[in-house]
Amino acid sequence: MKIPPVKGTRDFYPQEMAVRNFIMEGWKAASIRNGFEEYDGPIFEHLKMYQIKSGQEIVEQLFHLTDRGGRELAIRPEITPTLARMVNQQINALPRPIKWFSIPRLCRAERPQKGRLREFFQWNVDIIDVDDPRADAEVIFTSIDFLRSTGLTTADIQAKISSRRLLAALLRSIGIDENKLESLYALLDKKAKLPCEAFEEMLAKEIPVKDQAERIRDLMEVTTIEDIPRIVHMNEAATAALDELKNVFSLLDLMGISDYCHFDMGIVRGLAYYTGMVFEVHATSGKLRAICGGGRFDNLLKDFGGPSIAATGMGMGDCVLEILLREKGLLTDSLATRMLDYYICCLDDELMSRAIVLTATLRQRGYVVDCVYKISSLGKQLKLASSTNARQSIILGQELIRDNQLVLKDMQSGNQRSIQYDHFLSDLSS
RNA sequence: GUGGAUGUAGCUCAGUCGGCUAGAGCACCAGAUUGUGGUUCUGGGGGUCGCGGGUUCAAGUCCCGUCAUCCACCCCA
Repeated sequence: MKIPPVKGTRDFYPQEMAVRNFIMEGWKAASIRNGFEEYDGPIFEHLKMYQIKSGQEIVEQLFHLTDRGGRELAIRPEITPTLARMVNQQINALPRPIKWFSIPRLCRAERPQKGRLREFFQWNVDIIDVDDPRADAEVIFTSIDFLRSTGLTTADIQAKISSRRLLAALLRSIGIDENKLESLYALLDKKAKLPCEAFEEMLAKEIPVKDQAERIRDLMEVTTIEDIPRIVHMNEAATAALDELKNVFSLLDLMGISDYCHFDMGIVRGLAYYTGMVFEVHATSGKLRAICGGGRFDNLLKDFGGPSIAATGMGMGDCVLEILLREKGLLTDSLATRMLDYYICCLDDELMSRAIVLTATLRQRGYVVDCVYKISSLGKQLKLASSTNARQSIILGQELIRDNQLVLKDMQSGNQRSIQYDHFLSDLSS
């Protein structure tokens, strides 16, 4: 009986694994360059943990299970709650500020489609206990730093940045009631995807006061930070939030990535928990969903039963990123799945044990080595050597029996020479 | 949850009006080449035509059902 793979999952054959490693090694290197430490947690947690800040609908998109002790568990759909739990548990012992990154494997029981699967990897970086735009700018910088390292340019991607704190202050200044903010965020977040008329209609339903709705619409049309005060009266809170956001942009300029960064009033993020800067990185062309997103969420630790400590961070999934890299031709067609230092060819049955000894010796010295399993024609063995991307082949044949010599063949140039077995080994260690 | 498209070899696909033993390219294996790789040439293995039913002398092809996948919508931590 043939069992199919589970919907929304991927099999990583060596070729796909090479791509995955390419991405993850890039994530890891960018994290480390920017001063982050790696952490990880369990792949499942108590179901409750995901119900704290999410509604019933999100819980339905969890893979959940009941263990044999009757505990309700869920496979992690994100790692931020785990991060909050881990940090809260040791909050008094951990040196601060905390700059942590992780590359968790996550599962969500959603309907799969382009750029979205049920199992995926998501790079997360978070900075905790830095209540300063420096941390926000650094999170954005780290994302761009990685994307830039893959070869993506300002022509391919751009970071769209806004501030939830600013938006909240502006909406209050317009006169919007506090308890309307959340549903309004959801609508404003969708604006870019909706046709103009549909947005107007939904806005009118949400905000019946004509003057208010009009000013919100005008506000969402602004393309530069400087235009904002012309549309909305700047109270104290709005001015402070605006200065803070301007500060983020000047920091990004100092960091040398202002070409990648743009203010965009339409970046709201659906989630309720953002409290300050919010951003998304999008491909400039095509209709891909966001490559990454994040922002400041200063209530995170408090929501999970800890102290009130500032936090800012971002997440980047592997699915959309891979599609984009492929579209831009930035994934080498065949990333090598193996890269041997030596491939050992053996031409005589009586030499096979010496081939095994040589293989083991070289491996012990730290070389990447493989050895043929079956005696066959040299041509066939060299073909195998080529397919393993061996830099050099070592041929064990008559020379070894006669003169204790092996043949060393450089696979790139094709040049080869004979060398005394013992000299070969002693040359290696020098 | 809603709508659309597609299911033929490991992969990408062709298969005419329903008609002979179901094909190509790539990949894989072998030989040309018993001690010299990447190229080339030759050959080979590999199929429940998604599954079930129906129409017919005859179904990969037509009809009904079903399952799966992909795409879009909803949602998006």
